[in-house]
Amino acid sequence: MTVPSCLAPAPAPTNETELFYRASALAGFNLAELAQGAGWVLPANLKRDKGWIGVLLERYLGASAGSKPVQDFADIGVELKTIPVDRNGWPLETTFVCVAPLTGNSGVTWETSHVRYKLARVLWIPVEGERGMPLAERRVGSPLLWSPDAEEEAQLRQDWEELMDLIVLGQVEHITARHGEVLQLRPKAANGRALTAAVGEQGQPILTLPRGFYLKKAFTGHLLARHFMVQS
DNA sequence: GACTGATCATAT
DNA sequence: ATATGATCAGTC
Repeated sequence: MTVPSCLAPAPAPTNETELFYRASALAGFNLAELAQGAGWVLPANLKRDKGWIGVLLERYLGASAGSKPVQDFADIGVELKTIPVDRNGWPLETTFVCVAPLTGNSGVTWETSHVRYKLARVLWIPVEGERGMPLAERRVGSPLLWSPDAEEEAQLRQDWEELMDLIVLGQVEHITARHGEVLQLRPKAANGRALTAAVGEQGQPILTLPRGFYLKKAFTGHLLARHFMVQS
């Protein structure tokens, strides 16, 4: 295997097949090799570069850069998610989906939600992520193109509706990460001083920590396991 | 050792 | 401040 080169960001893929083919070609390489191919310097660790792997793979795969609230491959309707896994292919972290809207939610529905939009089609790329393993040695795994099946969508919908109900009813500050079976709501902020508008218990405007929707590990673990036939 | 709450970098 | 990319780390 010759080490891939990506000295300039790849062009956007034209279709899913092309995207999947590109992602498959990265499987087996470690992060030192992929960083070199991109002309990037490997950080010592991810403490101050938490999104580094995701951005590196975006470059190789031709994801549209930027901070727009759209899928990574909007033209073909695919979202890219790198997911850190242990030696058995089991997730080491929850998966961030999107920021949760805390105001202006009257009349919102699952069908038009950002969670459903982002998760409609996902290219999962597992990456070895055990903290004791040097970044340079961590290998990229085989990709998986996934859409939620009927049961998964029903679970996501139920959790989303329950969490959104609580947000609309002014209970956001009483929601913990324990709510939801597969989808949870947790802080998503630069730090504890970052505040955003929300609805209080009496319906009044309040300021609270920004929140995000995250997929719990059991959910992503099972969808990966179902495909790769590893233990679950 | 797992999990929840907290946090880091960057672009707009 | 809010969006993107996520992982860290204290506490249970």
